[in-house]
Amino acid sequence: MPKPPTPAPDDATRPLSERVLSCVEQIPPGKVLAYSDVAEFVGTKAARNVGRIMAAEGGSVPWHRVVRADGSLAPHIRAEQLARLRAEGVAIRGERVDMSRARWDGR
DNA sequence: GGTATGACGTCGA
DNA sequence: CTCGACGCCATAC
Repeated sequence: MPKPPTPAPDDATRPLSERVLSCVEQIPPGKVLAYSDVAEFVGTKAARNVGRIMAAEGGSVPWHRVVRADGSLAPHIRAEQLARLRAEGVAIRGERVDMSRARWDGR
């Protein structure tokens, strides 16, 4: 996945948290993004930090549409998240999301 | 200024 | 394919 030198980091002055939340809000139903994807979309490389932000303020956005790069889910939320994703018709394989099909390209 | 932390990622066993 | 160790990097203290 290419990374434009000047992607769409909105305002680099704005806290990463706001950019991350905005990005997650835009994920269409039935699709998902990896933490690392969100990170790039907002112009950072800290996938871990994305998760941290979600833990803090993710309650107001479709957090269930953000999964790990390999399609697995974070332990604490995996049950609820899995249920919601299924309900939206996201491609699931076993206990993981089928990234090759459900991954949002940012269209 | 440095240290600890985590809804992550990747590679090797 | 699964599991563990190590690396990353923005935040909070």
